[in-house]
Amino acid sequence: MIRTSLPGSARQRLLDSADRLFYSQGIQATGVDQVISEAQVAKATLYSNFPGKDALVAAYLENRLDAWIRSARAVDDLSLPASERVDRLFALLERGVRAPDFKGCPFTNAVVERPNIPTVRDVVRRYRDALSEHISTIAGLESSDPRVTRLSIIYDGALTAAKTAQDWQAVEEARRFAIDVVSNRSN
Amino acid sequence: MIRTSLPGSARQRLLDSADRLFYSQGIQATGVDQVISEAQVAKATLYSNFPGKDALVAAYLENRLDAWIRSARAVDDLSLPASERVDRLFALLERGVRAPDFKGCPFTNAVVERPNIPTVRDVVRRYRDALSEHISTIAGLESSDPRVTRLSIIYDGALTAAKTAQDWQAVEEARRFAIDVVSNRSN
DNA sequence: TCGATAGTAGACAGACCGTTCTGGTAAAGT
DNA sequence: ACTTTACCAGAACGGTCTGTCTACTATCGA
Repeated sequence: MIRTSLPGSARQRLLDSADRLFYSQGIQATGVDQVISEAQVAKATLYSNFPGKDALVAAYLENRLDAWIRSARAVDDLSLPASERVDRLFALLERGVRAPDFKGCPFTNAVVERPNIPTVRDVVRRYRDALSEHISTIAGLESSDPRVTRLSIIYDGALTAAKTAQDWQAVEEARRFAIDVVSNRSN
Repeated sequence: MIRTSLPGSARQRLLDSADRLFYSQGIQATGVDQVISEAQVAKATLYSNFPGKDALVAAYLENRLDAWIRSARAVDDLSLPASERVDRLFALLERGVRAPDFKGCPFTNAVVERPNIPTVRDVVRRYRDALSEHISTIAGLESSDPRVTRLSIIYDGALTAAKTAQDWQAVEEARRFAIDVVSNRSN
């Protein structure tokens, strides 16, 4: 079935190329020709694996959501106190925004680039639910606790500062801020 | 010089159309043909007033920056205590995100849609400086005070929640959050 | 009166877009 | 042996995009 010695199936190579190109260049700025060329896949193969570009975008976001949940859980440690667990999440965020290929939150970017695609909005909604749920878990708070909302706001705000102004100092401050919130400390 | 009874000069009508269309539909999704058609202006007039679409985008953002500063100052009142002045800024934000035509922060959106245009990045940087400066003014804080950064983070986070999830409850919480920060109150 | 100026409508060029289609090849299943 | 499946390269299609160009018109200042 596999003819060449290329890594992964054609579908997987498409997903890999889509992930890199959609994230680094943006969705609109990336044409399907570039995706298939980088994946070394024929155009017909793309359209036999996905109904169209929008479905590839949705799959790209699904994979980003899975990856986010996995990495958030990977840095977590159940045995630590809440403030430490929150600190680790924000340390992960800090590493992310400092990475040389950081281009902002893929979900926020996708909503801006493709606001009217239902599947996009759907994945983004699930990402936000996952973020809220993860925060309430590691912070040891009821999901209805306003501090969960506050921590999410800090997380989003730090991402915006990093994306729009490369403001890493703001991300560091967000980390301390989050600790203060979860520790009920004064500002 | 003015031939028709249309409101404003051709240049002004272009800016008005650009403002509405770029913001409501997005920059990439809005073609110059649509802008000139709505402005009832000939294509050559667009290109005699602006070097190209990118310059029109930059002018659109400049106007948005002016408008933001004006409205932020309009709701401000020097005689009020800091917490009240911050509350008013976040009340303004709350009204903004609840408006039926809210589509997110125009500057954040522009950075996502056109990351590589220097003039865009420049206006966005000035917007962020203006936000910081305004916050430090109304909160009565030194611009180096970490609470200025924290309030900016809350402002950005609320905008993200509103844009990506229509989460107005988060914007309300952001408002209370900001008051707590500026009042040195515990969370 | 006579340019200069600022505007009009619309055709056009050249590039890029997502998508479909043609025709062929290699491997796996039966 | 034969059919099906998965893939390949690339042409073709219809559409959209920015930006340029032609040709014409109305108004103003000198």
